[in-house]
Order: sequence, then structure tokens, then C-alpha cells
Amino acid sequence: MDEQEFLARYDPSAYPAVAVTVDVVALTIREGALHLLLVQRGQPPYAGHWALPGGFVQPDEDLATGARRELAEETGLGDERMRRVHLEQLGSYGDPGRDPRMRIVSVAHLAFAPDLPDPVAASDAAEAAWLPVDALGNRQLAFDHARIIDEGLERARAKLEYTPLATRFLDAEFTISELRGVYETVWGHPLHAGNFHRKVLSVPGFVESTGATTERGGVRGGPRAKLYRAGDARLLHPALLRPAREEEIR
Amino acid sequence: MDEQEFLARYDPSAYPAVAVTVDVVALTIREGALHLLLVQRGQPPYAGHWALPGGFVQPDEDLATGARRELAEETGLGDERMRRVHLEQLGSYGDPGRDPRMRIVSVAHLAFAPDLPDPVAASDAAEAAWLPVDALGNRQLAFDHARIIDEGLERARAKLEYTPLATRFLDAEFTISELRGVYETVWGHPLHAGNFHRKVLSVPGFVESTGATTERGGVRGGPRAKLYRAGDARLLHPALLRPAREEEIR
DNA sequence: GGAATAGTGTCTGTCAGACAATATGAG
DNA sequence: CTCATATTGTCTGACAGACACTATTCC
Repeated sequence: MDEQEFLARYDPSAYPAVAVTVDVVALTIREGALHLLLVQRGQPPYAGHWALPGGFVQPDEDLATGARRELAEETGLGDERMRRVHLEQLGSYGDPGRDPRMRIVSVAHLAFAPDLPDPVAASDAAEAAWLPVDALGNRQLAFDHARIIDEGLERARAKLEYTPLATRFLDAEFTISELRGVYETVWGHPLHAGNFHRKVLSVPGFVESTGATTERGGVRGGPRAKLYRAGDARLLHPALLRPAREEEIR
Repeated sequence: MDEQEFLARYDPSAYPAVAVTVDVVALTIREGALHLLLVQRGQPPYAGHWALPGGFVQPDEDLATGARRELAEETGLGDERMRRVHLEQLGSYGDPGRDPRMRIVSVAHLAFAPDLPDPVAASDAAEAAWLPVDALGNRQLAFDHARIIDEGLERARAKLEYTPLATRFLDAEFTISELRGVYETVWGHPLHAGNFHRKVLSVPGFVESTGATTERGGVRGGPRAKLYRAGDARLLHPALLRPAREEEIR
């Protein structure tokens, strides 16, 4: 039996029935707080609970494309603004019983977006919104999405250390202070302005100057800040490390 | 319609037909060279090509359990020795067309194992073997497994930097030189013995002394080395960084 | 004895973090 | 003018990497 013949005889239904979905942990920063895109489910299971945007992967699309499509549908963004969104695979979640309907393996993705307009609820959701991640504790999350979100947040914090992806939370041009704000928001504690400034400029390819400055100083005074855009580095070297986290080591 | 009723009416076959497999990039060190567990396929598609060990995820097991099961089947290891094997999820690969039979999403895993006996070929494979990763170039790899292996190797190199997982390539007790050998093998270049020694001992929780030493010195002379076992750290702090890789940054 | 290895000591350049200083612009 | 902020400078301790040295053991 050669390959052609084998394929002709192949019966897909002979294998365990599994469905594959793509879910997206989409993060943005609004008013100095980290926000997460969630949809309120309109249908069982978990009707009324908040859940990650996502859905079944379509036959003709790869996983990343599926995640990007789901995110675009939920945010209502056009191609242009979607292009500034960073998207990467986070991990797959496939415990039996994580979905009561059937065996569903979810391929979770992580997205970093600049401040975006309020989302539009898709057909299968009652509502969609950017919610502050610090206030998720009292919300009922569907499936194992609380765990996926936790792992997404930790991945995001780690990624800021050794990649220039913090710039993806900002518009194309930004000041060093705005960039510092991203780090402070995602990491959850203040950074020393002077040291941060010097460090960012010393990492090759992190940011490049536009030559321009802001139109005005800060709301409460201060000189106009120079504007920068993202550089061409894919990795930060040396990395911008978070202060030691003794509790996470053991 | 409540949740119960909804679930009773739910029709799994209404969703796109996808199969989910787990594949394993299993690494070990033999004779100072990094080796990878591969099986030679006995059936189409890609009959005769080398492939990662793996298979369909079973209805009652989660993804990590499936990967562990596939690895145990292929290596013939018992529970005891499997317990010393590190296994983590690497990523999912689901491009349409990556498998000519049907839409298959593969959840790849990465495993670190101490030197293990030669594998036994499972039923669906003509042969199974630990092959040196440096000599994979001239072998035909099935599906997109070459890419998965590349990403597994890069993940392995990165993991040695900030986790103590290098110890998983060794037996329970090891010398600092053996540990250095793991780093040199995985990273592919020599390290300074003295500096490595001091660094390893200075990282809290990386290794702990057993109080014992080796029975004899090295084959070509030298004093007996102290023996260590893995410590309780989950992360290395400060990390053991690879020398700067200028080419990987941009 | 000769050679290789384990383990320790020392020095230097780099860098992170603390702190200080200066300059600019909002109110 | 007063204050907050942007940006640059200085200092100190930690650490990585280069190099050197001693002790131990194999052949």
C-alpha cells in the first residue's frame, strides 16, 4: 500500500472526537491599569460567566490566524490597527472535563494591544468589555479561564524583561515615561525614573529617537519629553530584569 | 433552556473534525553529545521517515499525561525512572495541511532525561533510537517535526539559563564538572571551569552537597570531586546567562 | 614525575540601584 | 514662583569573565 492508497482509505472518524478552540488573553493598558478583554457568555455552559474571547478553529486557518480572527471580531478592529497588536501562542489546555460539552482542547494565545475602543459583543456573547485585571477576583470565570489568565499575566510580565514588547502597549511614538508606565503597570510596582531612562537608552535596538518631542510638558509640569519609536531589536540585551522575587524562586 | 438541557441536546459532531496528538521532543546526553528520541515511521504518511514519538491523546488523559505515556511506551521506562524525567509543554502546531490525512493539531512537549537505555520500537514504528541532534541534517523528518525540534532545542537552551533543569540530564548525584558538561553540550560551547564552579555554588538552591566525593578522580587524573544533588530552587537567581548572541537579538 | 582536573583566590570592567543635580515648563 | 517631570551625572556594591594558583589523583 503506497501513500496515495493509504490516504484514500483513511477514516478520520476512527480517532477520538476532540474539538480545538483558540482563546485569547488580550491585554491593554487603560488609565494606568492593566485591562483584559472578556466576554460575558450568553449561552450555556457557564451562561452569564465571563470568559476569554475565542472559538472553534476553522478548517482553513492556522492557530495564530484563528486567534487573530477571534480578537478582531471581538474588538471590531480593522487590519491596520490589528497589525500593531502582538500575538503569540501561550499554551494549550486540554484536561478532560474542562468543558462539560465534550473534549475540547483550547490553544490559548496572548495579545498585547495599545489602548483600543470598547469592544462589540459578538453573536454568542451577551457583552464584551475591557476589565481591569486587578478586579477580576470577584468575577465568575468560565471553564479553566482563571488559570489561563494567570499564566498569561505571568508570561506577559516575563516577556517585558527580555523583549521590547512593552512598546506594543503604546502608540507608534511614545516617551520614555510612557514606556516606564507600561512596565510599572504590568509589573505592578514603581520603577526609578532616572535609572529606567538610562537603561532603556543603553539597550541596543530597544527604542530609536524620532527627533521630535511632545507638544507640551506633563499635566503637572515638566519639560517636553523626547519621542521614540520601537527599535529593531527582537530581544533585549542586557535584559531589563524585575527586582528579585524571593518567593517565586523556591 | 438550562445548562442540563443544553448539554443533553449538544451535538459534538456539529463542530469541525480535528484530531489532537501529543508529540515529545525528548532530549538526553550520551557520550557528551545531545541526543533526541526519534522513531522511524512504519506506516504512511511519511513511511520510512524519522518522526517524534507521539500519538493521539486518549479520552481520559490530560495532555501532559498523554505525552508522558507516549514517552514511557517508546523508552520502555518504568514509573520510577520516568519520575526523574522533566516534561513540559512546548507548544501546539496546527497548520492546516501539516498532516495529509486530516486536520491534526499536535501539542508538542519537551522532555529532559538522564542517559537512558536504547528504546524499543512501538507497534506503529519500524525503529526507535536516540540520535545525535548534530547529525539530524541529513535525515528526512516527517511532518513539521524539524521545526518542532528546532523550537524544542531553543527552549532547552533557554531553560538552562534560568532554571535548574540541567540536573535532570544527570543522575541523582553528580559533580559540578558533570553539570558543566550538560551546559556545554546543550549550549554547544565550552565554559570556564573555575567560574562555572563558583557561579553554581553561589546560586541559592541550585545544588546541595551530599558530603560524599567520587570514588576515583577523572580518567586522566585529578582529585576526587565532591558530589551534589539538585537543590530546591525552581528558578535560578541570578540566572546563568549564555554569552551574548549578537545575531539572535535583531 | 608529568599531566589533567577540582577547587579557590584575585583582578577588572560592566551594570543595577541609590542618590543627586540640573533644566524645563505647567499652573 | 513652586512644583513635577525629563534627563544626565556620580557613586557603590554585586557580579561575570579572565587569569592564576594550589592540591589531588591517574598513568
